[in-house]
Order: sequence, then structure tokens, then C-alpha cells
Amino acid sequence: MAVTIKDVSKDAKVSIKTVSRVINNEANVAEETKKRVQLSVNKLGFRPNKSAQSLRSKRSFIIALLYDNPNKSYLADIQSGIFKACKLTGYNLVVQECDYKSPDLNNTILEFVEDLKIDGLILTPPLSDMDDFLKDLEKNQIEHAVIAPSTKKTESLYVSSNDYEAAYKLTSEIIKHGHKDIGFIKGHPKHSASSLRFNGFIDAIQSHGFKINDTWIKQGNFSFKSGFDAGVEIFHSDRIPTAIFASNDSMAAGIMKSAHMKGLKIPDDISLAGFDDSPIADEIWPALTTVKQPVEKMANHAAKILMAKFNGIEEENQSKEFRSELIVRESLRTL
Amino acid sequence: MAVTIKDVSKDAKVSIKTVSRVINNEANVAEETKKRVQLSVNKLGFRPNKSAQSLRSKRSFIIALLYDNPNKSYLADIQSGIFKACKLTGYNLVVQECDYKSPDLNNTILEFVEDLKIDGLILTPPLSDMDDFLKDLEKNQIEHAVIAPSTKKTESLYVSSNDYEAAYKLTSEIIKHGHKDIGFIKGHPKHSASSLRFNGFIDAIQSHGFKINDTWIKQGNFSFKSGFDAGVEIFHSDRIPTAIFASNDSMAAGIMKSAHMKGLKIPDDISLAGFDDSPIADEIWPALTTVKQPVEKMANHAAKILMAKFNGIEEENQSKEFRSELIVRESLRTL
DNA sequence: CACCCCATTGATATCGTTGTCAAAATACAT
DNA sequence: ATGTATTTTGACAACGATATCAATGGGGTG
Repeated sequence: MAVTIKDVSKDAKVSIKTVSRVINNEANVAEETKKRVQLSVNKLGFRPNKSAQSLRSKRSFIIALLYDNPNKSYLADIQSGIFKACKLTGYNLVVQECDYKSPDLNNTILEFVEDLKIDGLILTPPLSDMDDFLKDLEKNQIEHAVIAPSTKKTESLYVSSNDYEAAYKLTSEIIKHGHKDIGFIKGHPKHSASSLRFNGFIDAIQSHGFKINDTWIKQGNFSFKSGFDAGVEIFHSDRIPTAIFASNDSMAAGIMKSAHMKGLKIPDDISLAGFDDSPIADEIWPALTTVKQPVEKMANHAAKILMAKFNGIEEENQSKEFRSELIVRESLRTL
Repeated sequence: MAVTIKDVSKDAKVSIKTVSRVINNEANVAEETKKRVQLSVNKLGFRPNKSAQSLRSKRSFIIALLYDNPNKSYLADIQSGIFKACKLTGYNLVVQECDYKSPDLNNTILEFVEDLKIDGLILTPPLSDMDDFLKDLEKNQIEHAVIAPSTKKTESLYVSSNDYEAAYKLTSEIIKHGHKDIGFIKGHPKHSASSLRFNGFIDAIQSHGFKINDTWIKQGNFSFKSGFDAGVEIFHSDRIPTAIFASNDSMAAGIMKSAHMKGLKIPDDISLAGFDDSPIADEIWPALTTVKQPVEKMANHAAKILMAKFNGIEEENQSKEFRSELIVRESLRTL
């Protein structure tokens, strides 16, 4: 049989309530008593029964990650960041794949949280932007932190990256390399990052006094195929840009393939840039110029502020915007 | 306040024990009583309190996925397969990143399982092959299913893929394309798949009466860089093979880069094959000839047989080997 | 010295289930 | 009709923690 609070209380010659006080760090326990209890706890190797704690106190020391069909490497990074934060605090992590289009989403999640007494949720795009869902969470007082929402509400916990500025900077870098005719492939319309990146691009182009050529702006959806299709279209026109900025690396890879098939060499005939620094960016040839977001760190921070919040620690309780890093590789050449 | 078993018992005019019998599908409940109780359950929307169930019965309806630093897309596929199985049975999934080299691994996991009353574990490589760890699990009677172990013990639950045969088949396919001089890049030495794939390669070569050229066999570790380094070495020798079979796609991509840098064209100058059909295989140019394993299905099955086991369902309780699929793409040409 | 205050401690109820065991109801055999 | 076996049911304990609230004791005050 495992060690229980009773065993500890006997060993330390105090009541079980006092043991409870010590393990929960409650106030008003004499220093000497505290020490004695802690000694017994260590000696016996006592670990509180989580089911009993959960039953009585309605908290589980579990947080949940909610995601819907994300990019695989993005998911792995997010998860890893959260997990590491959990490890530090002794929390556990359960994962929940969602379908953001499902009409039962809200109920499913509410029941899930209630059943497992989940202490808090972490949301990833596109769930981060489902206002209706977020409101339901607040109404039911379910703690949550949001990763990369498009509108940053000051009253809620979130982490984000500076997509707009990073896109602006990357575009400026392309321009610095002598390019004026630059194409752009937009991301998935439902994803908040898409418009941020596009706006960054547009503003950079215009602030340098260049013109946007609409035939070089294509709608994609973050998939390889959508990038490939966009590339085919662009390279089919009679005048082609000297550089293309794709809203993520997969689409950039798609463009690269369409360029190869058209006999265009990268970066000799056309320069290319992506976004995300996903594994492919560095494993493709030539390697992609791209923007690296500290995804794992962001997720780590999200988990930390979430857990800090329901543990009543206010000081670190801050939403934060993370800075992305420009990574210039071979796919971009100087004209 | 939420609905409890007491509320149901009042509504159905039976004792709480009888309600418990009905929701747990126990025998010896009169058909009529059962119906009456179920009616009340539905009417009141009763969902049993998991903490209380867990406290009393020592099961949690939670299973855990254990992994150590896997390939990101592999992890995502595995997790998705498991999650879908969980969804069907109402189980929940918690994830646990491990360090297979840690000396505390066994204790950490045992405590984790005990604390959360985890009903069962699913292990991925390289944990699948840690005999010491597996024995500890059995000793402590912790249910588990193993994904892709190298030695398949009939008494334990596992799912595997036919790596050996798939490698044999892929090698034969390369030979069919007219290649005789074939290089091979081995995978991570700790990963069971590595030797299976290598043996499949060797046997195929030898059964066709060809010789192995040791200078074209390189040790890798499944990383892009190890593939790149191996490629550099191979292409540096005075005679180079006409085809290279890398034990996974990342390493194949590494070879591709080293070939490009050496001015070798794929597949014109050298053919290439990978393994896994990871996202990169199809997003790189030229697309990789590779082997696709039904990773998600395997994980799904692992979760199903695991849950079937501790729910006492024996019929479907079978470990299984899944068949991989050969995917021939542009990176392999006929000599 | 009596009194009160406040920090410390413990006895006991409680959370919502499942397990134990005996009672009640029913079926079956003689 | 009687005894016995079997099915069905319920009263109450138990799981292991936290919550409530009252008891205890030492220190300060008048």
C-alpha cells in the first residue's frame, strides 16, 4: 500500500490537517512543526494522492493543449515548450485534437474540462481566434492562455510573435538585395498570421516607393500544393518577378519545385524566401531564407503564465510578444 | 452544482449502488431497473465524477504516450492515431517527453503512472527497445503497448511494420532500375528500425548476386546532417555509386544537398531513395522514392489493443505487423 | 491576576464514487 | 408447502485528501 497522509501524520505526531497544511504551503504553521512534517514526508516518500486531492479541491494539476490540424513540426515544438514548463511545476499535460468547424466544439471542450477538472487550457491557431469559443471559456471561468491570437486582448493571457514586423523586415532584406519585382504568396485566410505577414510585405514595398504587381500576388493556404500551384501560375505569365516571398516554408518549397520544372534556377533566376524556419527550410536545396519564430519558447511562456495565474502568482503574469529572427540562406541572391 | 450519482438514484428510485452498477455495465441488474436508471441518467445529464471514480477504483481512463525526441512529423502522426482511438472509447491522452538516457527514467515513469493512476502506456522507439525499462513495467503490472520494437515478444502487446521486407523490396526496385553500385546510409544505431532496414538492403543485394562495397556504406543517425556528411564522404571517393539508399528521408535530403554541391544531378547522375515518406519526401525536388509506413494506423491499433486489454476484451487483443508501401518518385531513374 | 487576542493545532465532516456484505425477492427442486 | 439456490438490491464503509470550526496555549494588556 502506498504512503498516505495518515501515515505521515502518525510519523510526525501531528494531525492530518497539519500535514495537509505543510504540503500545501499554507500559512500559520510553526516553523518547527513544518520541519518535522517535511522530514516525515521525505522519510516515507509521501506523494499526495492526486485523485483524492482532485475530488476534494476540484483541481487536477493538469493542463490541456488544444489544437486543430496544425503543421506537424509546429505542433511538436509547441508541445515540447509546454511540456518543459509543466515538468518544472509538476503539472501534467493532456492533449486534445479539436475540429474547429464542429458545432459541438464548445460543449465537447467544456465537458472535457469539467470531467478532468483541467486547471487550464492552451490554445493554438486557429482556435486562438474563435471569439465565440473564447467567450464561452470566460463565461465558465476556465483559465486559458492563447498562442498567436490576431487580436490581443489585454485582459487575457496570450503570447504572440511580431509577424508583421518580421515580414516587413524580410521584405526590406529582399529589397536590400536589389529586388524590385517581388511576388507574394498569401497564407491560409483563416489564420491570423496570414494577414499580418501580408501587411508587413505590402507596407515594406510601399515604404520603399515600389509598386505592387497584383499578378504576382497569389492566394495560398500554407500547403505545399498551394505554393506549387501559385508558382506555376506566376511563372506562366510573360513577366516574372525576380524574387518571391511565400508566407511559409512549405509553400516556398512548392514554388521551388514549380521553378525547377520550368527550368528556372534558384537563386540564379529567381530568389525565394519563406517563413517559419520549419525543418524543410534547411533541408531543401538551396536552403531557404526565412524567419524563425521562437515557437517552443512562446509555448513555454504561455504555459508558465497560465500556471502562474492560477497559482496566484501575479508578478510574472504577463502576456508577451516574442521577436522573430531573420535567417538569410542561399535562396536569396543579390541582383 | 453538478449532477451526482445521488441525484440519479433519487430520480430513479434505486440505491446509488444500483446506479453505479448500471453505469459500469455490471451483471445482475434487472432489465427494467436498468432502463429506468438510464432514463434518469440521460434526463439529468449525469456524468460520473472522474476524480471520485479514480480515487475509489484506481483507474483513471487516461492513457499516456511516452516518447523521446522523435522525428516531429512521426510524433504528430503517432499522437493523432492514438488520440482518435481514445476519442472512440472516451479515454484521455496525456503525453510525457522522456529522456531515454536518464538514470531516473524508470522511477520517473513509475511515479507518473502511480500518481495519475494511468491505465496504460504506449511506447515509441527508442523506448520500445529498453528491455530493462519494459521489465520494470511488467514487474509493476503496468499495462503497455509497444510501437516498433525490435524483438517481438508474443506475450506483450506491440505493433510493428515490415521494415526488413520493405527495405528488401525497395532495394530490389532500385536494382530493377538497372543499378548495381548502390550505397547505403545506416540509421541511428539505437533504433531498431536501423538494423532491419540495413539487413533488408544487404540481403536484397546479395540475393541478386551483387557485392557490397563497404566504402559506400556509411553510418548515419537519421539526421539531415549525418546524411549530408555521409554524402560528402561518398562523393569524395574516386568511384561513386549510381544509387544511394538512405535509411530515412532526412538523410536522403542531406545526400541530395551534398550531391548538388558537388555538381551532381539527381536523378541524372545519381539516384536516391529514402524511407518514411515524411513530408519532406514530396516537398523536395526531385521528389524522393521512399517507403510509406502507416504510422498513424499503427499507433491507432496500438491504442486500441491496449484499451481492449484492460477492458477485458480478448478477441481483438492482437499484436500486428503492418505493411509498408513502396512509393516510387522522381529521385530514382532507370539506368 | 483576569482577560482577551491571535497564532497554532486537531477532530470530524465532506467530496462522489466503488466495494463489501447481507437482506430481500425470485426461481427451482423436492 | 418447504427448503435451497440464485438473482437483485441496498445500507454503509472506504478511498485519501481538503474544509470547517472549535480547542488550545502563549503573550500582552489593564
